[in-house]
Amino acid sequence: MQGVRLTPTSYIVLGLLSWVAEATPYDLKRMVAGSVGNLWSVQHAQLYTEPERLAKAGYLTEDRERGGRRRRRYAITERGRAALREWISMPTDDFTELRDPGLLQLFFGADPAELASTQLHVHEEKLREYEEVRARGSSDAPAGPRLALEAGIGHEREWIRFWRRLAKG
Amino acid sequence: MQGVRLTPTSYIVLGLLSWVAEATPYDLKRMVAGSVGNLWSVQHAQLYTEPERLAKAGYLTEDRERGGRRRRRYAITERGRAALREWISMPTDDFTELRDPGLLQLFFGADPAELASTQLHVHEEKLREYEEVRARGSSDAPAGPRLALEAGIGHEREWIRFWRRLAKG
DNA sequence: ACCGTCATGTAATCGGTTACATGATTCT
DNA sequence: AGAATCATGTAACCGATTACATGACGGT
Repeated sequence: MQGVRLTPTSYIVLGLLSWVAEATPYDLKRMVAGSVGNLWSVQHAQLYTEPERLAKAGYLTEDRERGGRRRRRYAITERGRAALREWISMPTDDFTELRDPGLLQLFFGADPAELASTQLHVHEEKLREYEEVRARGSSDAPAGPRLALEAGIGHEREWIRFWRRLAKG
Repeated sequence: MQGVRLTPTSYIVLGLLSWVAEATPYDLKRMVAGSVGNLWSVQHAQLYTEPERLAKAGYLTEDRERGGRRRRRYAITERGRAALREWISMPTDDFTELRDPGLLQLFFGADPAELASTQLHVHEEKLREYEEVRARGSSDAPAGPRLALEAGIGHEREWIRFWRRLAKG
């Protein structure tokens, strides 16, 4: 029940658990892979440690299976929901830098054309992936993920524009 | 002289030191603030620890002032230059996820219009800042930083497009 | 003189990454 | 039956953030 600092990872766990009755770390891993992971990936090891932290702080309940694998199953508590709601309702004015490794290379003098050709492939591939996700998505999908996906697509397109310009001198 | 893993932070330090004869951590801090920092910021404390690591591994020389502040002055070695060159010449196929806190909130159900209005301000401000940097930049500035700045501007514009659409339902 | 801000640095903490391991399943 | 892959978990390490401190300097 100690106070803990809630990080983006915390909110990802809380957010996912707000959608389902309960989940094991492995369930979380799969959920991340299919959704938020595109925008903010999480190492699987963290999906073991983070819920544990959150449970200790009262945001989740932890329930260990008897027998068999003795999997841990987590469920969100009212306190967890409250924390999630509060975070969501307070629009952040943070934003992330690009922090793109390729761009860093460009910054420090990498050959634009060569770098661009590599990066173009990567981003075109990613764009295709996103568009496929979008195509598969049912129309009754929640708005949040859908909009986030749109953002992802927009930025991939921007990357492609950028690198394409560099590719041809 | 041990082997160390070179991180993006390492390359930022190496890259900056490849531009000047020598620099103190504080010099590095200022250099970062005015250039790469826009794309990949570094905490000032790391500009003390990272050069130390790099020096131990032979990528930099460390030289402590006698008397006065006893500042540490670092300079890149041939080995450091080689490492930098090698990294630059090998186009990475890595890329970064958006990892945008606002987008994460949107994903988990934040009110689009409200969030958008906050985020719009932030990104418009950032764009203005970038454009100012661009305007100030001399035309003989190195290509890398200039191109990286263009990328930054492009993405800020993309963010603005995105949030603007959400701002008005 | 005093205050605020810039300059400069160290230490502790901690989230996140990497590495390591073993149990189940599925496929040939 | 054996190989490969998926499922599931723990432990150690380490880079990065946060917090803490003091010195210099310009302005009122």
